Amino acid sequence: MDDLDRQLLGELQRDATQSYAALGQAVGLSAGGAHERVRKLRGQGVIRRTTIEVDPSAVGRGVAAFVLVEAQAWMGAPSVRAALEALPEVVEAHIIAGPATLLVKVRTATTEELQTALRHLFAIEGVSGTQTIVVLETFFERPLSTDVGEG
Amino acid sequence: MDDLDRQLLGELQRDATQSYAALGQAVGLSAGGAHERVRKLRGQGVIRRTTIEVDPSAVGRGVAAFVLVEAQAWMGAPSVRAALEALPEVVEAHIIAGPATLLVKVRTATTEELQTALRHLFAIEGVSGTQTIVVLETFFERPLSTDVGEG
DNA sequence: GCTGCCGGTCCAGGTCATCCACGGCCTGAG
DNA sequence: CTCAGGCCGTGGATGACCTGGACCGGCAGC
Repeated sequence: MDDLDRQLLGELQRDATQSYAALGQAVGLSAGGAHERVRKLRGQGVIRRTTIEVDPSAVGRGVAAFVLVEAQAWMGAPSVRAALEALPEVVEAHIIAGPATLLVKVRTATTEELQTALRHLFAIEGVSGTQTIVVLETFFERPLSTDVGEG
Repeated sequence: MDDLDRQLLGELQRDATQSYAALGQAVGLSAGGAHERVRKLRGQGVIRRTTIEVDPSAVGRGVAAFVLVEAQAWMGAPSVRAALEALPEVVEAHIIAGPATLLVKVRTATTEELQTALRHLFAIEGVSGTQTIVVLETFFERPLSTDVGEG
């Protein structure tokens, strides 16, 4: 995991369709060398998968909201996780420290569907309340920078 | 944008490296037909780009947090957006309705760096306070479901 | 029923991924 | 210093794949 690998990750995040020849040229490597490094990054699990970014509004997911879920029970159980995964509107779920125990990101077509999603969240065992933060405008959602931080 | 398109989107989200032959077989189409539909979806902007998912901890971004930013000024200005984009730790930024005006998602290597990121957020014009929600465990972060909602 | 059009299938040419052998560089031991 | 060993990148060969075009069937409008 050196600087060349990070450059490769950045290039692939930007455009994963480019050829290994172009990829190698971008970082100063032959096509074969670039291919070998990318293969290893996949093997190590650094690259989890190759995927596409879809326009949310084009597939009926134009409304976004973050929901803070308050609970009277421990929410780290696998059953809770499974219940959240079963809801297609839920795109992220995190156990958090702070005013609530669970934070989920929800995407729906309309605010009416958002309400339906909230009802489904309430139906999960132990949930005692929710606080919903509706997104008015998304500035950006981007892949993580592969630059080194301070260390 | 019919059901076949949605199936193609789902397949590509799952694995964008598969051949058009495999893609066509998955949805009951020839390779050429699948290619033509995917080409159109790209042209329409439904498919924004092809990218890779990177393991956050492998690139020094193992710590995640959501920050509610309180402000005394209007935060929708392009200058605010630019200031947020300039911070590599900020992976998402949204204008929200609710207890604050801005919600940003931050990823850093350590909690010390998280503190640095908060200092940078405070440096943005008009910011009067922050409330940080630290992620203890991420259940999942997944692509949006391409199933049709209610409508 | 005829005609034009949209979409799918099939095919061909050129590009690209993928594997392998060769060679240079760094490292550690004698 | 010298030499052996391993790691990594390079270059070439081959086979698969992308990609565009020609052909064909179904559907709508006249």
